[in-house]
Amino acid sequence: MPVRRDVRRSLTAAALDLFLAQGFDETTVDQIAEAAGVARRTFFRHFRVKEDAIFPDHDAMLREIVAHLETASPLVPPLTTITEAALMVVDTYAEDPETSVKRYELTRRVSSLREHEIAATSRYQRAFAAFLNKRDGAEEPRRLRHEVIAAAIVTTHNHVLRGWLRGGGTGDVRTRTAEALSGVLAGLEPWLDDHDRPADNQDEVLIVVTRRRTPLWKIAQEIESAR
Amino acid sequence: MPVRRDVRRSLTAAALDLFLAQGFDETTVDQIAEAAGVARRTFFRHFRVKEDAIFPDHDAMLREIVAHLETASPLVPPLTTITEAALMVVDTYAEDPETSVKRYELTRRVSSLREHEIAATSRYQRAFAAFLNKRDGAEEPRRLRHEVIAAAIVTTHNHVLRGWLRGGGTGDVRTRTAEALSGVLAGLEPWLDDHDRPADNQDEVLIVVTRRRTPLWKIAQEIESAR
DNA sequence: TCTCGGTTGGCACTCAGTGTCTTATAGTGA
DNA sequence: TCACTATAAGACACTGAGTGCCAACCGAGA
Repeated sequence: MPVRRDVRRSLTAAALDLFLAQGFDETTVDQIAEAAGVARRTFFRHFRVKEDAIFPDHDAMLREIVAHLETASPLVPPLTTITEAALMVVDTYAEDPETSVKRYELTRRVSSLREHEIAATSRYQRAFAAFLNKRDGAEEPRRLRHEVIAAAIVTTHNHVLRGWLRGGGTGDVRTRTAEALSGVLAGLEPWLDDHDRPADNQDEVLIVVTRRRTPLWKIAQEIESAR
Repeated sequence: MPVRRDVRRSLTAAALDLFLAQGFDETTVDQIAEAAGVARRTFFRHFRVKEDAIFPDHDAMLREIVAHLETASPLVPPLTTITEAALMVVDTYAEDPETSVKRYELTRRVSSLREHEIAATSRYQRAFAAFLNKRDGAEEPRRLRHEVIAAAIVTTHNHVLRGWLRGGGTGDVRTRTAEALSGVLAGLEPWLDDHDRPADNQDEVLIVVTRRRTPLWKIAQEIESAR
């Protein structure tokens, strides 16, 4: 009988095996629970819906991502922070390539799993756009561009990840993703920045007086709070 | 008792009213069927799942979109064709603003409806990317860019549409969407085109001989088939 | 040994979605 | 006008996902 804390893990393993062996729709939660040596009711204590069983914990991941965005230094360019966040997601897939590939095979075939995953990635996208709005302003011309940038990042991330999974999960996804992201963002950044800087208070001057050895982050805070 | 052909319409109306009045989860398919004066089984002959009841027919719309892409003249720039397709979608929303606004209110509140809609829009996105691959090549640097462009178009479309719906569905969405799309695409098109034209057969020459009065589309076919 | 908080099991219940057979209806041709 | 046919609708039973509720269990501490 499995130890308490491993119930979730064994449920995931059982679900993945059964789904691959006999199909998603053809597998009942009863069967998964039985294979994991657990009651049916217990399954639904660990997963909201049947689809959740095989995915990495997207809820927890999203919380980590949001935390990363919220605690990011204002000295780091926002697109860098988002890139870091995207790489965090990649890393969780890269942790266990074999499982990731199996999961990919399933999501390719089962539409309800596919939709489930699309919904998950769209939540990352929302978080990224919201972060850009907070950092660079949410006035209307920018707002749209921030959404487009967020979509571009998520799309790029997914594109590289899918390629890696299709290839059996070999090679360095992290580096590949980082390169693809920097390529795309290099192309999009000028478009984001150049065309619509709000001309409102361009001629306002901000003067910061500080001691010579004040740490940079403190000066940044000063500037941040002054506008 | 409603005439046969209006069953679908009356089911949609009943579903929308009931969902708004007492909530999505709190409404059973039995209630919807009863309100529409129809048997429960009939509901599932018109809609695959409960969520489908309030959406415009995304399946039919997607088929129209795909048909539009497939029958588009190769003389028209692909991004123009996709823009037209996106505007077709907007038009269906603009046809009945009141219903569209109600639907939006619901999707804002009910997560399963939200996910359903996200899945639908992602299918459009796939279709757009596939179309770009077919028209402009699917070799790897481009492939990613096509996906990003498709994501940008869908994101822009959704952004304008959501704004219109939030504003109660007044004003000309079509024009607003067209303007936003042309703005975004103007920014992205150079990035798409300039950086990665395959240098392979740049110096190959194609000579087309034809009669003076041959219609343009025939010449285009000629050129298309010659490479 | 008792108790307390958290995890699991067991059970009953609702309701979404499907398969299947029967019935009604609209359209078509004679 | 009538019979015929394809298609839409009804009736009914059945599976399985997801939930609510209560009892049993387990480990930790007093």
